[in-house]
Amino acid sequence: MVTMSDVAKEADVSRATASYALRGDTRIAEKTRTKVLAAAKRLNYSANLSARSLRSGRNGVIGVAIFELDKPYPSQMSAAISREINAHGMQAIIQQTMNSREDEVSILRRVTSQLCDGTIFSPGNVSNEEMKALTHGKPIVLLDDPSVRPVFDSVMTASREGARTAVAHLLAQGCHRIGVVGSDLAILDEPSMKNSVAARRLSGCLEALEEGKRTLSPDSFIGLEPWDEDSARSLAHSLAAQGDFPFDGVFCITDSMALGMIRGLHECGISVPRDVAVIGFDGINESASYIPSLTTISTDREDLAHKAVSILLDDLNQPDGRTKPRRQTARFRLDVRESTMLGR
Amino acid sequence: MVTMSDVAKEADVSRATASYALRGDTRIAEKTRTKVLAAAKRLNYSANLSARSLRSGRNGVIGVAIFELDKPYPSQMSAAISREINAHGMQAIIQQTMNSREDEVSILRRVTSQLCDGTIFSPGNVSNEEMKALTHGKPIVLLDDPSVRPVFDSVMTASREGARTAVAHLLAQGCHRIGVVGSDLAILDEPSMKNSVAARRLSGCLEALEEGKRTLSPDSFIGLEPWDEDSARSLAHSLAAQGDFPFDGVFCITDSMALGMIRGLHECGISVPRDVAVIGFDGINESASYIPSLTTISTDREDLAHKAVSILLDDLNQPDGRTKPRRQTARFRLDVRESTMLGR
DNA sequence: TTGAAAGCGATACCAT
DNA sequence: ATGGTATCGCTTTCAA
Repeated sequence: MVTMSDVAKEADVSRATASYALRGDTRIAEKTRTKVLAAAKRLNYSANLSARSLRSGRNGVIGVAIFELDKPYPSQMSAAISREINAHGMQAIIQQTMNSREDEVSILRRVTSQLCDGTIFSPGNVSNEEMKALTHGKPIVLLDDPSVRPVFDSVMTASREGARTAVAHLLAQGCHRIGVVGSDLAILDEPSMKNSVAARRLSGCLEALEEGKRTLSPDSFIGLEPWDEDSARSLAHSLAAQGDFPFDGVFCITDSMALGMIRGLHECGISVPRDVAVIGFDGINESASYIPSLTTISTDREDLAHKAVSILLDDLNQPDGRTKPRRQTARFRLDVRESTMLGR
Repeated sequence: MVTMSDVAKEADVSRATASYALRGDTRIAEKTRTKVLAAAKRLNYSANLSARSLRSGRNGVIGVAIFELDKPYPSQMSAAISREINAHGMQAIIQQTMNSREDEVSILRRVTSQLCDGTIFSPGNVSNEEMKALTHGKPIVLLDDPSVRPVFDSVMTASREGARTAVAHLLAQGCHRIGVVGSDLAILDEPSMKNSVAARRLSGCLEALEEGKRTLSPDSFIGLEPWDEDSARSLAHSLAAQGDFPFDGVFCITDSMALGMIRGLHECGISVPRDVAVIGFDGINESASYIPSLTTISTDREDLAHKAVSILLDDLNQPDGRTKPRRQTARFRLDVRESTMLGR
């Protein structure tokens, strides 16, 4: 293990000078700097991140913590964030929270707050207070923070506007009986859930229905747990089993659920889009190549990653700088594909 | 930031005693230990991983480095490994190599060899010698190591046996004109590629064809780069454009390519499985719910993760213990689904 | 069984 | 512009 002392010795300078030179501090003479860099290169030196982190509290590593990595949306999102971090010359390390409180706490208190300069975190089961305590003041940017009263910076998906666009699209395609899959309306009565992803998507749906002058029937909103393919697939079976399928257009509030829904309908002999139009939300890669390809509200992952990383780097550069948390929203796009091309 | 000195003070013992007590060293009296643990709990203490790592070279963090995290196979594989690591009470951090030499080197030399106790690595563009130099002797387990002369421990997917099973299945389904998508036969003539995933899968195909007494036509083996959905989709188009589709059964050496192939065929009006049977390799989650669902050689990810982590932990516990690299192979299973159910 | 003190490899203050 | 040195928080001899 070659250390900075070795480099200093090789370059015939002090450790302090070597340290400054390697980091490009301006007060070191250009000639000295070149000499040190050459020595470091010769010895194939690379700084010890633990030591650096211990002493200075910084090591150029950013943590990304997100729920299941084997699900398309979180894995594609974390991949995009990781690329963006790399583009800024820093290293990204990704961890899965498994949507478990225990894992979230352990990630924040151990790895994140000790090995990383900052964190991009998709919160699930920890409160703002706990996060405050666990991160020891290190910068953190939340993804889709559901807080009613935000404490941390965050980047949101355009849930309300996106959902509104989705339902408006179904209406424009001529759907009359629209179903929404993911959550029931009760969530809107729960003040603490006001900013949850589910509530924001639902309220977008209501807006679109209102604009389209449609009366809303509470049982068109179907809660589902968990938000995954299998749940949606089962739901398709139970809806189909009731006789006539109750909807001619379905908005599933995540793409995974939409694909599960299509698959379930297929198993029941109901064809998308011939019999029912289906639209999703997220824009996972799989949606483009499914059969039928899925119309979806596609979150611009590069934009989201860019915004999250920018905010984090900004926090990193002005410690204790700001008091008011920033909240930005990622761009989205309606990707019209086969699943909503009703044969009329 | 509460440190061990704080805990020691609170418990009225020395720092050394606190350190031993917290780690459960047996020479500390049970009573003292309880006292220290209580103090730590009271102060909500948690050890600084950088400091621990700097001093002892160990911090309970395992690195996992794999290519694109937004592709189903690597993301699902790393999720499984991460879970397995957590099950052993350690933390996993995941990084993407992006299949780029530069990223691989930077991950190994910086994060992995400095912040982690050991690494599970999916090699792409670095040689064994480089890895030896970059990891500074820290344990490493490779995934699908292509080395002809292995230097590190590794866990392999059952490429040869799996591919053989896949082609045998197509034969059993009555296919007469079998195509293999992923690599052409030239790779088998390249000694250095002998143990590559492509070569091993191809040789499995040849075995099955031989057993089935089929003559092999070199142009039934089609190289593709990169191994992804889009490439396979394009290939389907160009094959279909030649007039009669040349195959009645296609083995794509990854599931992603198989799904792309099915989608491409669909776009050309060729139906799977009615017109062509398609089988994949990997067992990604998406294969089960595609329309049609995909028959595949499914690598047992839990088994692979278990084997990789076991080997790594073993290495960790007996430093410089062994000289001969171990090479294990993960279990696999043929999952027969709709895509090979020929309507005959 | 416990404690004192050295040291892991860097950084950053303070001198020079 | 450069160097000496204390220090980050922890582990680990070595003594007591």
